[in-house]
Amino acid sequence: MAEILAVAVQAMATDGVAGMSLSDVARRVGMRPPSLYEYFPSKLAIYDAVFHDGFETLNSVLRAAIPDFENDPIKALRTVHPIFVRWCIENPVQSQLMFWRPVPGFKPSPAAFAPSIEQVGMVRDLLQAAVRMGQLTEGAVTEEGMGLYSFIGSGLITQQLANDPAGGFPDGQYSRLASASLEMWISHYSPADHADRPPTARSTP
Amino acid sequence: MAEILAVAVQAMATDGVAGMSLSDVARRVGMRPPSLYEYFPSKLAIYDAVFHDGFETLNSVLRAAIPDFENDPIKALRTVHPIFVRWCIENPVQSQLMFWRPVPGFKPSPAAFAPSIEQVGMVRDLLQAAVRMGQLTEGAVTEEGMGLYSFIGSGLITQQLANDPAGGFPDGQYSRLASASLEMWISHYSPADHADRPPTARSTP
DNA sequence: GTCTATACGTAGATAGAC
DNA sequence: GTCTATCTACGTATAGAC
Repeated sequence: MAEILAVAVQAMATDGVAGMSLSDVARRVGMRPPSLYEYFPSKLAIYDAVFHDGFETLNSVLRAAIPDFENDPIKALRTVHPIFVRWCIENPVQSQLMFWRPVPGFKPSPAAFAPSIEQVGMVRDLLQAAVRMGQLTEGAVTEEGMGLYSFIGSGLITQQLANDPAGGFPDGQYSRLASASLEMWISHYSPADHADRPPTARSTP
Repeated sequence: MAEILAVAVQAMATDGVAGMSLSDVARRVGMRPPSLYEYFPSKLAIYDAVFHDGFETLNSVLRAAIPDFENDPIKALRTVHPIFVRWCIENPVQSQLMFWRPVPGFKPSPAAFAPSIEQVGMVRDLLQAAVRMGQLTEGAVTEEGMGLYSFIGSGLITQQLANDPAGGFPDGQYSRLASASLEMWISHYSPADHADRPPTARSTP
């Protein structure tokens, strides 16, 4: 199963995520197409597995980087964020499935979605710790704070993959702005920046 | 041609952008598939036209909103940004083609890409005006400033279309954060916020 | 578990009549 | 410009032998 998935990802990389065909995957693993059905009940099940394993792998990569900085959450964030961006840029097939909806008819199953929810929890815990230590304002862990954080990540990855797919990390035209965008977000929720004025008072309806 | 394109967009909305088929489009316009080749030389040419017309339409929508505020560029930006986001969320097929790469084998032609470049120019001109009037720091019109601005837009639209496609604007889970994200960006390049300290330092003024 | 054979449908695109 | 007819190819998926 792992080999089939790895080969399927390769196939998606060359023919486009939505362009993967079972015949092609079967040929690449040295099988006939019907044999694949012993391992996955349908083509969409393969997408589901790639989606699920993508988040699982990414989560373990992130988890491995966090524990070292438990007493300095912002330092952990500054360390983990580029690791997150790098993994996504270097695994464009998984990222396209995880961030976009490139395959007609494919929606991740609840089981495949679980690691994605887990990742949101990891981020929230990290930010929550930063708030407790006075490194961030409370706004950082609101829907707004988490939402804006997701924008700088998904926006960067989207732009890099769509408009400069060969750019890679950290030298791509957009990858390059990974820390700059994170610093914008941190500074927006930094206590020092907002100590003496209301957090969101400058918007015009 | 306009009717074919409109119908093709409808077809992409129901079957997925990459799932559009010429037979289906032909049926919907009351033609046989070969007749479509009188208007478009290939299926990819239809994607190219949708991509091109999407940016053209969006540009004219934005242009119509800007001139009223030429003496207050930031006010123009605060007005235009939600209009931009709204159009993208309400035209998800075009947005997916414009922001993502959902169709295997499709890359916009240089001609189709021209209006996209034009849009970047429009934004740069607006921000440049804001800088000249002292409303933004010079960093706003650098590659970094323009890049971060693109992140908050493409990130929001990506998240809204991928994870809450029924949410719409302005009530969607992510759409709702359109002004908050813009204000984060504006405040990051606001002279008052950075007048007396280096860009990434966080001491209290 | 893997295969052959095949069902069953669809696709994009072209030839050529009218 | 639109059609019928067709080409050529490929797709996912199943049946059933071994």
